[in-house]
Amino acid sequence: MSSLPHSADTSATAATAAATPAFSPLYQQIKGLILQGLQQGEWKPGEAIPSEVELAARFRVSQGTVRKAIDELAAENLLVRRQGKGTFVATHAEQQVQYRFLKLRPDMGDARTEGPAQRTILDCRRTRASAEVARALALRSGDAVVQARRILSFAGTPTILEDIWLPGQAFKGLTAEQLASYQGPTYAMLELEFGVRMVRAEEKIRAVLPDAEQAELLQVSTGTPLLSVERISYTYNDLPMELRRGLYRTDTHHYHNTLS
Amino acid sequence: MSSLPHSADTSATAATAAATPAFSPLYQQIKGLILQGLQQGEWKPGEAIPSEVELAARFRVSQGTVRKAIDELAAENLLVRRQGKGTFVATHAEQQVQYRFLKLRPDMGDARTEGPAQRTILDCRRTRASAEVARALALRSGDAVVQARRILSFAGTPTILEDIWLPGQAFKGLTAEQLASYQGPTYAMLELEFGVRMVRAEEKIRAVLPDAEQAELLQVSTGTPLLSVERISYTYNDLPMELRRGLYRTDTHHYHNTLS
DNA sequence: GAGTGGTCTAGACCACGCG
DNA sequence: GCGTGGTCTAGACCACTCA
Repeated sequence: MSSLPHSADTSATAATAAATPAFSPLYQQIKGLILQGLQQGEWKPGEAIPSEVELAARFRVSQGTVRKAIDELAAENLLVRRQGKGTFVATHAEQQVQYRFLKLRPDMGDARTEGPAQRTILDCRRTRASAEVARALALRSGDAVVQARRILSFAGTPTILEDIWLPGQAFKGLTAEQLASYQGPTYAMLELEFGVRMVRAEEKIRAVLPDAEQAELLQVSTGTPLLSVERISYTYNDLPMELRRGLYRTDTHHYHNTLS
Repeated sequence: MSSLPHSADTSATAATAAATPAFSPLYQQIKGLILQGLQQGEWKPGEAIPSEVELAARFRVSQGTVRKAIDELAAENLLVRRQGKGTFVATHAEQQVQYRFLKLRPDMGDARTEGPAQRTILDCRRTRASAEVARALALRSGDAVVQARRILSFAGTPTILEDIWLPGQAFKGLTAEQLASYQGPTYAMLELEFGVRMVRAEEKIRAVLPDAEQAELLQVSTGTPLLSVERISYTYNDLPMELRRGLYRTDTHHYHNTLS
């Protein structure tokens, strides 16, 4: 390694290379190398990566170039810089912002003073992917998946009903106990227990009415409109690793979003 | 001007300055100065700002420092860099991404192949702010506001019903004709006609049932769940300049969001 | 005080757009 | 061919953390 040519080099994988000159700046290549280290678990969530000067020496580039690569990874929430201490692999645990992917907020009050939600696991079993689930997770119909259903309650009020599907291969041995007992975000548990870090997610939101079962679980009438939130979460290589379908009560909470 | 001390200087406004040392890097001060130019209309939306070397000379700093300031403003979507051409003031018009703040997408099909929405203005009048509207727009109850109601239809299907409130002072003379006749995003029209640029917005989303009037306007039954989207849009100084309450049909569309 | 990230500079060269 | 933004370097110094 460490023979980084300063010329553009797009020999990343087997050549599907078309006629694109594909100039790629050095710092992008460095970024790719760091990303590779993250994917391969060279540095684990919460740990520090080598210092800028160290990486600069390893890759035979200037510190400024490493800096720009890290800047972008930090902007994408893959790394976290802490002045005087170092640069750390981002994690869903011990992050000041708990529940990074949950955009539901209480209508009043100081955001998260309400404390963490109470979780009730209703179901957790291994099964086979339906066509729909398979498509979302880039699997084949019939592939093994872990399916779970749970309720999140705030101040004793059931507020979120979630169905979760995870690819069975990556999450062998996931149990209802693990889902129930872990304190903190589920994504943190998946990092710790299975080494799978969710990096990004996409949500599709609709307004729906619950069926009888859903209504009962959320303790609302079947005429109560609810938010349907379908989330697909991705790990490092835009690889989908979770399908989650949530029903949110919005009588005391709302989905908050910032546009810019 | 142009006496930029290299030492930290937080004398921005009247001193509420507490005991904070408040070190402020040079590039942040430059960023503030550029922002000031944007607010004061020194460069208008769509226009180019001076080149990096020119700004560096004006502010007596190195090009790299100006660069970092511009980088941040570009990341905040206030400026747009175009290699070989210059750096431009961002605008809601002529931006490849029309409807930057509208997150509703058709369930199938190529995103915006459906073309722009048909607009129907139902109402547009000057009135006085209710307590609620006043709070959202940082006005006093009874202050003048412009209120409008309109319907957006896609492929002939009424899909969005919007009520819009704008501070009357900044939008004197806004007419229903202007709202109806302008091709393209309303925000682009507000930029052109009133020099007010919306920079950022916050949305609160709920699931609701329409009342009889709303249902009729959207051609759905009163039992059809709809997305309620309350948006407050801000101009440069985190100054709220628009309150918008939308009802979205989600039978053929969904609200799309990316988490990271 | 040593080590880390953060700022600032000055200069060289490259890619892009346009006349 | 010129001007623009984009990359890369090397070095100095500053702010923060921790032992």
